[in-house]
Amino acid sequence: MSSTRKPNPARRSERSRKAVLAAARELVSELGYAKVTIEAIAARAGVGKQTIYRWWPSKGAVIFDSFLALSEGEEGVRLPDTGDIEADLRTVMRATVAEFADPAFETPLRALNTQIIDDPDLAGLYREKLAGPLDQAKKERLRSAQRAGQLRADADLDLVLEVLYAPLYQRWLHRSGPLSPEYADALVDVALRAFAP
Amino acid sequence: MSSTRKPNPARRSERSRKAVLAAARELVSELGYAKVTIEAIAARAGVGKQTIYRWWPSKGAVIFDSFLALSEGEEGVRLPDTGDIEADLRTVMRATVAEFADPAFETPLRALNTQIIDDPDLAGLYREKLAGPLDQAKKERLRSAQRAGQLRADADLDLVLEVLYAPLYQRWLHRSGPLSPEYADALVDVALRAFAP
Amino acid sequence: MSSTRKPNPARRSERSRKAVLAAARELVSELGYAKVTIEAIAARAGVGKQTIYRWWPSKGAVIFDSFLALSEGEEGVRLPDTGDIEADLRTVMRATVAEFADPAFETPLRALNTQIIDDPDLAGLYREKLAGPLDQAKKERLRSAQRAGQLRADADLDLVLEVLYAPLYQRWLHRSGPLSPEYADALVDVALRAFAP
Amino acid sequence: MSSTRKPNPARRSERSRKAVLAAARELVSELGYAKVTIEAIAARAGVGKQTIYRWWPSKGAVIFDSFLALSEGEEGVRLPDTGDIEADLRTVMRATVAEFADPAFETPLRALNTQIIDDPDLAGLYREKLAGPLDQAKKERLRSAQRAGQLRADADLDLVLEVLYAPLYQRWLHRSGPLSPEYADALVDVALRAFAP
DNA sequence: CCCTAAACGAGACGGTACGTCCGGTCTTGAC
DNA sequence: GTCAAGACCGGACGTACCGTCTCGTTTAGGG
Repeated sequence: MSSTRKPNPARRSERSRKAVLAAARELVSELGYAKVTIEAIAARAGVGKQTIYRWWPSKGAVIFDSFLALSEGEEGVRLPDTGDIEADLRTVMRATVAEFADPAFETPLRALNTQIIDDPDLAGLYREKLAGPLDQAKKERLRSAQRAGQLRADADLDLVLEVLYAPLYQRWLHRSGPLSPEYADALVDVALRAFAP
Repeated sequence: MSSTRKPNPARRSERSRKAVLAAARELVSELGYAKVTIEAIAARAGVGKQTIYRWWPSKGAVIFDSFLALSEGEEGVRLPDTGDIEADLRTVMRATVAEFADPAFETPLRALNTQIIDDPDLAGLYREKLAGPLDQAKKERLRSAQRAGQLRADADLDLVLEVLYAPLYQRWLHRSGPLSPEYADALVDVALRAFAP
Repeated sequence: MSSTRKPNPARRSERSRKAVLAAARELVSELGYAKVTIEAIAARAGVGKQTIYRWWPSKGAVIFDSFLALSEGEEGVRLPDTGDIEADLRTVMRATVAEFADPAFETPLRALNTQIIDDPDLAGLYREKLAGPLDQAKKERLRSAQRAGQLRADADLDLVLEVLYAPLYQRWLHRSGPLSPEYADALVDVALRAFAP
Repeated sequence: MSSTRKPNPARRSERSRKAVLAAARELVSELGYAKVTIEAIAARAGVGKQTIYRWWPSKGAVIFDSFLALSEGEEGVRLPDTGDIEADLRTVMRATVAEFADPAFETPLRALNTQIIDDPDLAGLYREKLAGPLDQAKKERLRSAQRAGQLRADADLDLVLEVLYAPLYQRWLHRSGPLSPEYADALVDVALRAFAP
């Protein structure tokens, strides 16, 4: 019926798949999302263009996949739990601030955000595969704090996470203010005060 | 000698300028940022491509300008001040939530965000011309609340705004949760609790 | 040593061979030489591409072979010999004209010619396998006429054949004039006058 | 309505047109018709592909045009007329044989023939622009011979030309025999005998 | 009669060129 | 001198085939 003949994944070349994802990652880092072309990815990967079009529906999907592949090996992340939620949150938030400030993450991270803004499907994948697992780990730590009576028992943990991370995310995305350790601390203060028992 | 001859703005055709911005706005609404082309804008506006390249440096600049033009007429915004900061914030936040949920804003607003993520210059312009004035108005209302003893006197008002708006913004951008009046209220609660005197 | 392992013709699948040649013939008739692809031949024949590349060196060779196969069964052609060379030649030339004018021969015959123009090897094969035997039969009849004193004894029979057929061939190839029975007769007249004893 | 927007020939770049035709001629000589690509022509000519697709419908048309351009300047050809038709024909036919035997003409001439075989439109153009004028000149000389009583008065001059040239053409195209001065002479003999008064 | 090597159908692969689209520059003629 | 129009060079797009290269699956002949 349709002209869309579907390829047989069993015969897919693992070598090509990895080469494409690696090339995509490199090119995004070097040029930024907008300037990466499928032709360049194919050339860098030593792969025919058709091999890319056979397995991915769009440039965005390739590049997104290259991000997914990065965190493929990472097993269940586990956040520090010293029993002191304030100290632990400061540690984690300061680390997050440092990560956002790292120029090496800048370009690919902006590329990732550019994509999920305009593509609901990719946004869903992002939540499911990248943000989700991390959020689960964070909420696990928060639940532990709730049990320890350091956080209000009826606090909406999704909301807590948003209050902690969304301001940081927005500052980074809009470049609307400095990303300093003090800022990380300030966000922790806000959250703990708002959700204190 | 150089080819960079700068045009004389005094002779600029107002008719063309408006037609270009209107065409840009329409096309972004219809197609989304990525699918809009300069050729299409020129064709729809009944304008030569050169006329666009003469006055704008890039597609992004044209489209961004078309947003700026929208709020050109708006004089200094003034937020409600009934004396009750909680009630006023709920009003404003519920209105903001409603705006974000309006499908008519969806496409152009995502277009705008796509641009400022990748272009620091546009991001600066955005803060200066669009976000800035609105933030000033909001902070004015918060200062009034500080004077009334409803907010901690030493509260960092930029941070207050971020705690109020960034979670909402992030939910919308990532489609990571529902945008409801209850959510608006919850954010107001969080902010007021965190910055209560 | 080399990677060019030569296949064993004894194990060749007769079924595949016939299917390929039939598919080639059909496709040339339907699309013309230029638009036929090896992939299409393989698909139509229900054969893997490698099976074609294993037994033929090029698309041209396959298609040429599909012509050869047509005349495979034809045993030694024998032209009419009533004793009257003029009458016999008219008969044969009129038949040839009719054949050239038949639309069913048009496409494949032009395909055949396209190939032998650019490929000396195929041209040689053509002369040896297709044109040659027919020319021998024609020359046999001419020799009979020589013995009967109807043609100059020292006439170069290859030249006689060319004078008879080349104008017809050229008209057909270049579509430079009508192919009518009268034209056939005119060519016979010319040849007989030129090579009369 | 249609997507076929027609370009304005008045604005056509003469520089580009000439560069394309020159590049086409060179590439055909170097590679032969089949191996020439539009991309290669564009690259060699320093021209965008679209500029070719804008003005020519196909590769064949470009290459054919490059042949036409060669004979653009040539004014009315005039054949020798010493009063002796046999001597004049020998001169012309021997020259033609020499031309066909010249390797420099081989490749482009075969390219030209490949094209007109499969494309009736190009064949028509060929007859009108290239073969036609030359044939007119030849027939002029033959008419002169008729007036001088050296050729039968009622001879069909198109047929005379065919008897002279088609055998030569066919031998060259099929590589079916030697192209020698003697062969040229033989053809002249045949024609004169066939059409003698 | 089974074993095994080759030929087979299928189709993924690295490539080349296709014909189209658009970016950004340049040219023309109207105003 | 700006404008609408649009031709230009360049280059990426997504598609179609090329000829090569695995994959299992027949298949046929020699042991």
